[in-house]
Amino acid sequence: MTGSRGSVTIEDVARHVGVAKGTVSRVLNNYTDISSETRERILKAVKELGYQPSSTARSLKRGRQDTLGIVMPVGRGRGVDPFLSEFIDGIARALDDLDRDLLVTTAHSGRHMLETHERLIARRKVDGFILTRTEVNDPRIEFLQARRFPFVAHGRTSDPSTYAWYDIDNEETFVSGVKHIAALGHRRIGLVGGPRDLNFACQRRAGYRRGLELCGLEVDPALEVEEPLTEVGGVEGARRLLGLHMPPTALFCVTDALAIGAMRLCRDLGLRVGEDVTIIGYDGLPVGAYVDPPLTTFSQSTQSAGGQIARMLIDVIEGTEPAQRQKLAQAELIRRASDGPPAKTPEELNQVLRRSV
Amino acid sequence: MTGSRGSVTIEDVARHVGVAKGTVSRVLNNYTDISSETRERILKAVKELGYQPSSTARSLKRGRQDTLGIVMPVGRGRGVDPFLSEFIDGIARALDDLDRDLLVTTAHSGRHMLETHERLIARRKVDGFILTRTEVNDPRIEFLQARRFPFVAHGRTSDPSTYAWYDIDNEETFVSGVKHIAALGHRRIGLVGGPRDLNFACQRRAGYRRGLELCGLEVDPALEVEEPLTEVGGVEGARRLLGLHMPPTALFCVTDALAIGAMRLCRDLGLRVGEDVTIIGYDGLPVGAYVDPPLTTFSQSTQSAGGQIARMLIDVIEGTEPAQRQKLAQAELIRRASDGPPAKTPEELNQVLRRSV
DNA sequence: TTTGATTGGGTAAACGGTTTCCGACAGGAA
DNA sequence: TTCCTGTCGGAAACCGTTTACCCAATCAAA
Repeated sequence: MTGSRGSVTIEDVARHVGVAKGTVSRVLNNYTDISSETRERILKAVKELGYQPSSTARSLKRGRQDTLGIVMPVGRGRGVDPFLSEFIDGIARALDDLDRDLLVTTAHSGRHMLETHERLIARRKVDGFILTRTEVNDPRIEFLQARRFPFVAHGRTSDPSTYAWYDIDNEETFVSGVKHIAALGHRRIGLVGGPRDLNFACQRRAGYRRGLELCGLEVDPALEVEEPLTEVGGVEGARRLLGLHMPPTALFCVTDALAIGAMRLCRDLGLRVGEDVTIIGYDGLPVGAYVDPPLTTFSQSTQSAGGQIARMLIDVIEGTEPAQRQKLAQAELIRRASDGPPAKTPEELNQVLRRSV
Repeated sequence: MTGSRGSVTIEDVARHVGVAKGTVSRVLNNYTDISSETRERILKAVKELGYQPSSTARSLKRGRQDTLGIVMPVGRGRGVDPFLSEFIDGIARALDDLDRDLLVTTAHSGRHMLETHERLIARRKVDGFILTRTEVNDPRIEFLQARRFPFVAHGRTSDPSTYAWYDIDNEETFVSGVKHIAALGHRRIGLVGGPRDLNFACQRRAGYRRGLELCGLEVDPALEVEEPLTEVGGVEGARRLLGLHMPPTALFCVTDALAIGAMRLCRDLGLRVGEDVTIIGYDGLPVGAYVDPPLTTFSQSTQSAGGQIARMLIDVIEGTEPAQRQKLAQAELIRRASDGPPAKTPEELNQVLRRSV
């Protein structure tokens, strides 16, 4: 009743019904040239025996794995993006419907990342990749394009015309964020930015600048800092900006982690966030609603992004022209309590800080 | 130079060298009966052609996938454990060394979870499973044991004697936590617990009770609440406990998310956390250091847990008796600023709250 | 020189599916 | 009856490995 390894094979089913295994295969793959009588008998046997085709054997013959790959960048010591849980959840849900699976790996350096992709391709473990944390000039994209291997990027590079991607309209979002802050009455708005090699950090900075121009405010490079995307980076960035003789009254942070760090510093300096200093983040992390005061932020649904990207990737694998699968999504403002009209002018802020430091 | 599908096969290598493909295979699998001269020539060709064996074909023949599976439980709408990112990171790093991969899926219900395991087994996509969020009576464990399919559980069930697991010594940790709080001078200590079907929640409650007894404090069921493991649950649990006529002066929360919610409620009620009310969490979430005041918590290295579990699972797959692979790890207290001697007696606390509500 | 053991490596059968090719049979038209 | 067409399903090749089995050559011992 079972194959040599203990599981039911197509051969078992065929013998049980008294047909050739090719016939069973045809039924299972919905070929039309099988009489409905035979079809019924086979389906019944399949159910009875609990037969499920071996995906390994099927893959070997078809040359397709029905598996997608994602290689997550991880920092030296600690540090995976917390957003990845949700992202993976979105992908996995979509794949569950599409009857495919997801292979997850990590890589701790750019080099390791490329090697990992190469290994997974050579060993034929996956049919395509999902790329996260896209860099301005991303070697993975060059690599995969050269190999003609399917992929979808979460976030664009400097030249996004030739491949498939899903991205948030970072620039537009930051334009609208600056407009929002300016409308509250702020005149000096600081940017706590991220590393220049991450493309979204650049897009957000560009949006920040364009927003200032549209509001008729001066673009002052002194009001822009770049920090690693952690809470510590937020503390550091806020410290540098508030230490200026004309400090900003609002800090626009490119991620929530940065914003949470910046809030921490303000508390330590005795400043009231949302009154003395406005702080806005970006990510919509759930925890943002529970810090003090609750953080105003921009949010994208990471989960839905994951699902959409998975679908796009499958299209590309099945032959759709990659450039046909590009999507720009909008983030929306979640207004909580860390923003408000400036209670102090930059000069007053400076005086207070001078006293407290 | 390449097989019909564009990638280099063992046949290509064999032809290039002028030997049979069996010979190439033997070299690659470190058989000893090949002359070193032939071996060299083959290895050289392998390198030149960039040959990597197809894991699909290899799996088919060997009956082994070199792939581990993990099915993450996810809530209805939103909500994966944020700790899963780190956990997966730990697993992936270990597997990278061991030349294996990780398949990740999600399941949104108990039923779906079982079906998913069954599908992955029947389709022969993985060699073993890592189970997370173990329940007191976990159907997955029964299921996998009946199928004789390898797995390692992260967390124990009520009867942990017959399978492989890795767990934190939850009970002992909570005993020591209660001792710590009592030593600060607290006499009424509340527990913000989790759902009863999660085993770690039960273990932590047991530790909480034993700790009270050891300190000579009364065990009062009114001081125990059970909430979903989210920030909202924390708000709710704290509200119920602080609403008692003899409210606790300390809240011991079974997770950091609960603790963060509880802190939020205290702030809203005008209570100073760490003075009027002591709050301690458990998980060591990075964000805990950035809430106000920084959260005192117990921590386990999730990443290291992932790595160890991966290794245990591989041992079990390779034939080690599961009961031989069981490990109890200790969590350690990370003292920050949300705990301290009680500034108010329960009576005073009650009066203040009566006024404010 | 014959024998027996050893070494090196070729041959071919699996592994469990999919798919191509082809033959048997039935039914309808001539 | 003969021929043609269409339907159904069997046989076998194939996907890329691993491995059991076998044979040839070499060499030491008898």
